[in-house]
Amino acid sequence: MSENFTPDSSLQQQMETFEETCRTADLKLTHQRLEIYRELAKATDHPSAEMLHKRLQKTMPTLSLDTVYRTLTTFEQHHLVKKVQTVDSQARFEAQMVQHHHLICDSCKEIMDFHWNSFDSTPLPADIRQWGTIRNKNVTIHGTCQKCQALKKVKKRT
Amino acid sequence: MSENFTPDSSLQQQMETFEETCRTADLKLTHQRLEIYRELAKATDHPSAEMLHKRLQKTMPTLSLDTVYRTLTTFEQHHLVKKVQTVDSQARFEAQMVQHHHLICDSCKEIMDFHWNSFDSTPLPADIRQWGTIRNKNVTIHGTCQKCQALKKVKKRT
DNA sequence: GCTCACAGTAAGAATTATTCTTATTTGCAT
DNA sequence: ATGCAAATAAGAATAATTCTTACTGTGAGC
Repeated sequence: MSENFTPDSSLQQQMETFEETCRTADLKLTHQRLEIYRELAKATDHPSAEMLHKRLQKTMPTLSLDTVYRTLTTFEQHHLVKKVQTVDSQARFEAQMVQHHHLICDSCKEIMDFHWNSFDSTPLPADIRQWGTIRNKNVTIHGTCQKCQALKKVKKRT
Repeated sequence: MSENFTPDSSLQQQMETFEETCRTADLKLTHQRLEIYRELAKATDHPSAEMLHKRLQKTMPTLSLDTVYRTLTTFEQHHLVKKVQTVDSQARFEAQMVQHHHLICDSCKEIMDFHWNSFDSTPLPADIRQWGTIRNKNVTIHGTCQKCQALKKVKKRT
């Protein structure tokens, strides 16, 4: 696995930053918030609210789906998580706030992060910069991941 | 307005290509399909199904919203239109199939096309290419358009 | 350590976007 | 022109997300 896929910080470190941000933002550190954030932070597959809820129910059986949605929305407002844009109906989320880009497999819908420093430092065409104030620029790559390609080949044979 | 924002083909030309594609794909050229496609093709704001429906109801009062959704889905399957990914709940559509990128205003939600040839011809980092088969790579820029910036300034003063 | 105000939660109802069902209509090959 | 498969309209149904309400737990101030 190469440089471009390396994660940016340890979970421990990320949890501390999270708690710090909550305190500063006057967000109460509830059990639910901590667990929802931890679950999202440790996930690499950009889960939907429903997926997170399903994973957390194992250890928190009374956790409601609504709380997951509400909490994610709160986190988003405080720039602790991001909603990932997809063409599918369910929204997907990530706790990775460091500049990065996405590889999306159109077959299994998996979303993977990658870094591309040379792109990040390339200036935009001059006339685009006149459009307004630019907040960020991101690359989204669509295709079929290795795993799904392999599956397709097997299916063809049978 | 500069090179990067130039449209790619006239509406007339685009309608002819559309009709040709429908005939080849055994899609009946119904009044609804023609009008929905024309409305989307002439739009530059990447409308949602609902927005298209509203615009078309003026001339086609009995057109159902379901037909708009169903027709757009059919078009998408035949690569006549594309669903544009946004973080918002309503899907947005475009008839522009030539390679291009998007500027999204987070304030008014307007989506604008732009071209960036030097990016299009830049190869991806080698290890990304190993992820699988890449179908396309697109840049999405988020920010605030000039219009909304101007509005914000007015609001601050009052 | 205790108390209390209020932010946060669970559960279920409500809303919004999209899709399905069914009866009717229409494009187009013959 | 005729027949028929495909497409449509209307309203019902579903899926994703958000709201309402009553209850609970956090953490600031004592």
